[in-house]
Amino acid sequence: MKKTSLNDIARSLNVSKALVSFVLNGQGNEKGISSETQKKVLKKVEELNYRPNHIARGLRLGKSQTIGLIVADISNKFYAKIAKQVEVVASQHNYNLFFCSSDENPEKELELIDMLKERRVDGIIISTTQKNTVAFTQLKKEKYPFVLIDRNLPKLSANFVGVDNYLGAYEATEHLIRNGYHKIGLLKISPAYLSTIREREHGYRDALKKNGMRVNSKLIKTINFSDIRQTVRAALRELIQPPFSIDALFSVNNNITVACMEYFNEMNLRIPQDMAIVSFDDIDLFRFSYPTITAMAQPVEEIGKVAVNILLDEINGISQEKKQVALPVRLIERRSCGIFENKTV
Amino acid sequence: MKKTSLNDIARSLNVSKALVSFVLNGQGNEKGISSETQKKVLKKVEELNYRPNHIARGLRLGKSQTIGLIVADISNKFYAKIAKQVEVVASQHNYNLFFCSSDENPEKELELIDMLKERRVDGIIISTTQKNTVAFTQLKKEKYPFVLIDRNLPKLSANFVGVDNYLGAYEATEHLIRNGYHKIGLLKISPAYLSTIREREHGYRDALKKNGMRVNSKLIKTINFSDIRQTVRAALRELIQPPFSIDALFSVNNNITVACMEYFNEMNLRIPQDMAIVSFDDIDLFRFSYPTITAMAQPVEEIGKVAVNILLDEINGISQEKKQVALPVRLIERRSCGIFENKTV
DNA sequence: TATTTAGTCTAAAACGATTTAGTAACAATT
DNA sequence: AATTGTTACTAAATCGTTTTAGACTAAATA
Repeated sequence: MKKTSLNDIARSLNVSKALVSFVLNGQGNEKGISSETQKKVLKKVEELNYRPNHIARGLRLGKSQTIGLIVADISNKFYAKIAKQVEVVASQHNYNLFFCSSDENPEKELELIDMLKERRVDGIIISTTQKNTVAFTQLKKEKYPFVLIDRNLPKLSANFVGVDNYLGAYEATEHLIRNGYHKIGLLKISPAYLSTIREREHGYRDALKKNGMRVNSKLIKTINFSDIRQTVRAALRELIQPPFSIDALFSVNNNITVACMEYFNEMNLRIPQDMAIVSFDDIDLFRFSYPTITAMAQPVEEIGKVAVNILLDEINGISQEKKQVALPVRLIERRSCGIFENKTV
Repeated sequence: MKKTSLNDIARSLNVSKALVSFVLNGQGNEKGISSETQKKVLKKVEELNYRPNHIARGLRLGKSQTIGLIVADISNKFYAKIAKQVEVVASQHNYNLFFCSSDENPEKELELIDMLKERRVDGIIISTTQKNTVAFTQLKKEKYPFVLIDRNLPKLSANFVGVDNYLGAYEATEHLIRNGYHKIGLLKISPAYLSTIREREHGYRDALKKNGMRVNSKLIKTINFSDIRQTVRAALRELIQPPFSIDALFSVNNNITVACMEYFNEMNLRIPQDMAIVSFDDIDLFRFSYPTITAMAQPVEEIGKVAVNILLDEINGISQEKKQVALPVRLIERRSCGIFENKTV
């Protein structure tokens, strides 16, 4: 059974499809369609249960009322929350979401971008895992609206919404120092070229230096995204023992932290007595784990919201200039960095 | 700058667009296009950086290569994981995902369904929050392919993929009983008409009865989805005190359980000594919380995968019969229901 | 020589909307 | 009587593909 089209309505009423289109788009009066005819049309539309074909409209208008969202890993609550917010704000503006996860795979990401372009989405929001900027310089050249979230490509100077990773890492590390820890390891994640990771490492290094401590590169380990559990294990095994014997850890994201917790648990390492830990990203788990985990929280909802707004402004030609937004982070102090009266839960 | 179209390619080579279309769709030989011409076309396509317009193709073919996914709450990890799997499997079959969250709002859900229909998605996967079946009877009438996930509408006899909620709840409750708990409360969630909730309550009731215990409806509390924290608080306050004084709790989903943990913590209630708890849904948090939480795990990935497969079979006309799949659940025993050597972490 | 066959390729319709430019009928004005 | 204006509409082009039916040329066959 075919769906009813504009044409069906028009023919069954012996009017033109232009007329039907006008009426349905609320231009009935403006175009001088008599109110009787308008009523007839509306009635027939109801009767035949007509639904406009968004695809046809999209073709004609050269606009799909759709935005594409590519996150690096949807199973990560951090991105899930952003995705939710993006969906909410977009739908408030009558846009729908093509939703994809690159799973931290740069090639898959490129395919997804191509796919979104073929589908003629009106704009793209993306947490990229690309090392170089080619895909995006191309987008810029084509004047395709997009905004990077979470991870920036500084050389590109495109729209970007994220947080101040440097400051966040600096403060997180300094928090450990102030709580009396001396040998502080860093667990970062591959791919290490991501702006977030680089900035966080930078913040960690500077915090040590500014506090008169030496940076020992051997205390910095890279975790493999595709095999977090095992690489965390290997890294910790090494760092915990002499000659390193770290007493604290700055973990660059929530997944790594969770893997650490698992290992510490197994090893019967007491936190924070034997080992302190502070994590970037704040997730529910950190409030309920034993002990609770001190973490640098990012304003996830805000990131999603701001990103959509910037994108829509560009899509609708309201603004052409590229915006770079770094939102503030906030340290949530819990029990993993020393015992104290907890201010925030 | 306009994007290059089939027409542009055709004109610049002085051939017809039909020819270009044939070549690009790999029908060059079949349609007897000389290999020279084919090469010319391919070269020009490269040169002009041509990308097919998916929208136009969709209009012509009456098919969008798109499926719609509506989950009840994307910020819930349970649905996030399903979403991820659906995306993965769909994209393996060259389908992309329109992704939406109804936020447990039945009206929003209806709007989303309408939107997806207007966008002419080829099929819909949905965890419905509808009370009655009208929206779906309509879909059936229109022969619009869809599959319900997680929550069933039994009277509808449509495609469905979920788990055996009755058995899961039965076993969870019985687990508490076997561990020596006597006054077992149930926390269910509104809207209470959802099949999952009804079946879980049913399982809880039967488990009590079969084990010679009386069911006391006063021990069954309904939690408000939109205000979980407060309603959990109120419910627990009542249940913990005389005359009820429950010693164990079966919680119908992960969000409720988390809220309970928060409250127990605050009240300094010891788990499992003062209060045991078993939860439906297994999330990371339950492995790391203190104490760890015993939970009934659902095969989330499997749900997503099976749902997509059933949907695609129907879309592609491979199967017309409606399938009802109830996947098995699995109890993950941890520490929240009594101390024992834990078998599974 | 007329007909068939094979090899290449094309014109045009169709999908379902939007939009531009214009028509037809009638009344009002000069 | 001719012009202008108003009201209520419509024809046809357009967006970018896919697909059907057939055209044209040259070689092969009857």
